[in-house]
Amino acid sequence: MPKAKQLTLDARTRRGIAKALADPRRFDILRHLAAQESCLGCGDLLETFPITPATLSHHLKELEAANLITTEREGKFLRVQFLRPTWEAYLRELQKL
Amino acid sequence: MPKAKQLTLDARTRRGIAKALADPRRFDILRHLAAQESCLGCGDLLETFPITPATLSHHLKELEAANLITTEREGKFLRVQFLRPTWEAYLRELQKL
DNA sequence: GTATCATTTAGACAGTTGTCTAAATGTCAT
DNA sequence: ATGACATTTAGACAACTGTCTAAATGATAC
Repeated sequence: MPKAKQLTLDARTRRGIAKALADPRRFDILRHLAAQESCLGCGDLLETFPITPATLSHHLKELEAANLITTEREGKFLRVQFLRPTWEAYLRELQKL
Repeated sequence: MPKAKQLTLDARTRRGIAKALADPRRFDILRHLAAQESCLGCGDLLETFPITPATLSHHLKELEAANLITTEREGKFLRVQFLRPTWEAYLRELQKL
């Protein structure tokens, strides 16, 4: 039976994730995304968190750079989705120590 | 049989840990400590990492504030020890999402 | 095109942080 | 007490970051 390929993180990526998680607002956004079955749009996030669109955009960029989410344009809207594989790879990494 | 009491982290603590982990140097120090059987002194850490004593002291304070390590004076020296229970509570917390 | 709505970019600002040097404190041996 | 060594504190500085406002871009409907 084929072994499931598991993402491993280099130090650079791990650092990016840690930084993304360090801001509580960003962590809350990520958690909110993780709790969804499918994608969310900015609109939902803007209703949920008291920040301006500009600030949200900034945080999404950080999360995306850390590979914790993906975003996809759908017409006017941006569909944002939690990337669980990265998250799980990060947890495995932390479990090593 | 008695159930083992497991530490749970409030949001404030979790934030403190995330912040402590966000700096790569601090993460490296923590990992180094976690890899030891017992305590380490500042001397060992200063040989291992190219930072001044003042900077090390600063980082140890952060890690201690996050409850990730404990320190204890032993004469001239400071014995530093990784606090695994906090670490494990943090991992359990992250696993929730 | 124009209007409208969603998102991004640019720029600014205040607050935080990692690091250092220099000086202070603590602890032990002589 | 003096000296030597370990650690901490104080203060400074540059770099980074979260946030905002204002303006720009993208996308759709009319």
